[in-house]
Amino acid sequence: MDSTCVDTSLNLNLSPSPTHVNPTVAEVVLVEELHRLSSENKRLTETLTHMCVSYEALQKHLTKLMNTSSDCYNHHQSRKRKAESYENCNDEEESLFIKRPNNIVHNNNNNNKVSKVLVKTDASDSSLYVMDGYQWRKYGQKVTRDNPSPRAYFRCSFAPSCPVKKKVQRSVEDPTILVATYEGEHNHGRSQTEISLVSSQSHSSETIIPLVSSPSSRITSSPTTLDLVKNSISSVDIDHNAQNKSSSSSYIHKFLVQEMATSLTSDPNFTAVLATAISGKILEQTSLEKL
DNA sequence: CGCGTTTGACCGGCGC
DNA sequence: GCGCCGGTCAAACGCG
Repeated sequence: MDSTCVDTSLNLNLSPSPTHVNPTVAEVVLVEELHRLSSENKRLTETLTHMCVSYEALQKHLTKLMNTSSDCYNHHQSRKRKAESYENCNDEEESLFIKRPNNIVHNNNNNNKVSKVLVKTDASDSSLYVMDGYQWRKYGQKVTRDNPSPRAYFRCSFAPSCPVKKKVQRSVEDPTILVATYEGEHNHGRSQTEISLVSSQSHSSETIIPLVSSPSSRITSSPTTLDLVKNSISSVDIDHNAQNKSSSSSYIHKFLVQEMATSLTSDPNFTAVLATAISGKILEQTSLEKL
């Protein structure tokens, strides 16, 4: 993510007008408040920019670490049942997935579309829930042979009309990473409550699924909450479209901007101050025109 | 009381 | 044919 990713600065042209020589006390207070908010906004912008840079560096570091550990993982693969093979449709694609773990892998070889999504979670978060915009009903949990952590089985809440299933299990190498395997395609839209989370993605590749791990880390509309760590998203389609890291970065960029916009616009204080500032400017302009 | 989750039992495919 | 293992079922349970 480039350091210029977000520009949230407010340029309200606060310099005093030469024709407006006798401001009232209220106007002075308002201007001071606007100056204060402007500087605070600038400081927050700088902080966010710094966070963006740090986040990108961490993301690169994680990818490098995962690439290193994935070679070992290949050797730990025990016998593969044929039933599993459709998920890892061929060696080439599986190796791609293992070498590039921060990806979604799709198998379009048949109508029953299978995709994998990796979701970074908090280390203290032991749940197996992945908030992806759809409602799921858990119907089973099983400890599998090749992984000490249990695998949870989910069906879409709209079943049986919607045939989609998903399996969620923690990664063997990194227990903080949830591996969600989706089978099939939804024949309905996302639930209304989650649409705000994913609306920024609706125009991009349909295979990129924004994810939030566990209900506890769900993005809220709180004006001060922008949890950039918990919601780190691993979502690049490396299927036949060959999306690359830059698209992931671009996606996260868009996602952050969207979240910032949501956070700011949902803050009543921010909107009130903004409305006051704008109306003040309009009134000032009107009074200037009258003179 | 209804709905969702948990969890042990069961089923079926696969390898030996 | 037998045993292993992943996937599913369904009764029990918990929560609002």
